[in-house]
Amino acid sequence: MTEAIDISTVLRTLADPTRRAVFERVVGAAEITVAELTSGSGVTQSAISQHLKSLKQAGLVIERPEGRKVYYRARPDGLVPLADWMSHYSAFWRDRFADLRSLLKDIDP
Amino acid sequence: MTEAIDISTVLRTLADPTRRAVFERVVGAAEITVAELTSGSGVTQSAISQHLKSLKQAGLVIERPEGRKVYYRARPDGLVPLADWMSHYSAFWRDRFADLRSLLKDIDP
DNA sequence: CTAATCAATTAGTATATACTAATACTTCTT
DNA sequence: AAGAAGTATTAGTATATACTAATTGATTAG
Repeated sequence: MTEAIDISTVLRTLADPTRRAVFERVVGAAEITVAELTSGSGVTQSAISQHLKSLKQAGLVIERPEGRKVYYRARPDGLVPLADWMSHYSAFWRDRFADLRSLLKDIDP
Repeated sequence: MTEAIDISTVLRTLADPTRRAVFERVVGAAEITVAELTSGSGVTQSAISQHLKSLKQAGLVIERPEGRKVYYRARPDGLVPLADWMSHYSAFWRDRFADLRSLLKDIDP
């Protein structure tokens, strides 16, 4: 059973543009090394490693060491906390759609 | 036409637990004042006002001043940037959130 | 008019964080 | 074995941010 990861952690981790770009490259590449992620990133290898550590702790990526290289890939259910949080509020909006609409109509005729 | 809001801004704004709690209360209450949001929040009115300012700038809430009170409510398509981002980077999420995205976009304030 | 109420803003502070540079650790190559 | 290559970690720094206290501005009540 996978450990439940705080939605705050997921949001905070993805909020940084550099780190999110790393995540997006990981998602797009299926498997990718730290060196590949560093090249063209605009930051140092150190920064990339630190971002990968954050992403790993947020449950968004997993690593596969192979020799002196480490391959990273996206964790399939890494976005589940975010999906759950969003679907919760979308359901709420769907339920309140009529009320919201009439409310807005009253405010802004 | 509504201005496009950076996904980083939305994520960063929702990442803070206190501010996200404010947003959730706004969503749940349809309309709510600053004083009501302050009560039971655990922080000062100043902090609440500052969080509301952030939420407003992130496109997540809108305000309706009435006398000396200011009523806040959730901006219906505030989460669209987040839904778009999620659907863009994974076919899995695109399928799962296609409905959410169109729902949010159809609700026009 | 005066005082109270509601919200926003400002200034100041403490903590978090994103980064680089330097270094350590491991694995591969020769 | 020695060095190179790939990655992680540490220390230090600069910036961002979440908060309180105090104040300001505006509206309502007595």
